[in-house]
Amino acid sequence: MRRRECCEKDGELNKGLWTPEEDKKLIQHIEKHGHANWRALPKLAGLSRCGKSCRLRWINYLRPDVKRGNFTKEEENTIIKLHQSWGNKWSKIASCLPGRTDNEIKNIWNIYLKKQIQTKNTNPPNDQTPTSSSSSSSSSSMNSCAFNNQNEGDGISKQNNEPSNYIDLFDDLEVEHWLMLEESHDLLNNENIENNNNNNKNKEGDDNEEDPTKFIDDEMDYQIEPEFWSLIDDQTCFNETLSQDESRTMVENKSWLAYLEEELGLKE
DNA sequence: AAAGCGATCAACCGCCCAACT
DNA sequence: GAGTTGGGCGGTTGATCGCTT
Repeated sequence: MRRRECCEKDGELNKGLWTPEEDKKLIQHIEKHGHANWRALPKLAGLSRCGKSCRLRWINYLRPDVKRGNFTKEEENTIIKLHQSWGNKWSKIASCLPGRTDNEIKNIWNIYLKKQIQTKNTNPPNDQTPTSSSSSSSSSSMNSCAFNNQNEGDGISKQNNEPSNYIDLFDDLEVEHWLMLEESHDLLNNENIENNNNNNKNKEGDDNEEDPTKFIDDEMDYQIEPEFWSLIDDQTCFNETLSQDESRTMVENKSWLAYLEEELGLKE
């Protein structure tokens, strides 16, 4: 079976960098009509572009909620940590970083973070802690990460098992919380389908077209992101949680999941 | 000043998969 | 159930920028 080309008129289509005029056309069309059908969109918008190209341009650069500019240290740390758990699942990682796209994260990883880690691995710090001094011990906490094996063979996991500073950043974090992150994400994917279905039933006349900024403008009466980062930054938060009895831990975990639920779900 | 070179990043390519027919 | 389609994803490319020589 030979699949149909995504664009029929390859010869006539523009390629390469987008011009401001093309951007304008795309934005105006999506604002007016949405993007229910990417394949048909270029024609309707008067663009000589492949539908995929339009989609990519919109998702990565033109969406109103795309965050531009340098990555913060917290974001970098989160990427490193999530990459350790999920491997090259850029879209999955991106879903945990509001406003960042998979393409951007992929780039920042390939050009910066990967090298940073490689550099650290080739110049291991003298004051290594026992927990990060060997592949087995460095994963003493991470070995319980069920999806760690995904990284095997990609060249990164090997490095991850070597002593490195970045692992130290998270040595004190309990992997269960990161597992929760993934579980909640997977869970929410399912829940969001249901929620979206319900929401769509309740919505009338908006063609199911979501405004990516709505969760900021309309629905949220609190800011998730700072609290999300504080959970990551404040390791005592985890330690305290873990020192409580199991039931209380579960309650706190649930509230944390609720934050993630809001965040991840609304990113959909 | 300009050539060389590495770094960066936007965009493309091709495969996969879920949804639809 | 099989075929088809569109959207999504990860890998890769290539244009551009900026620094060095």
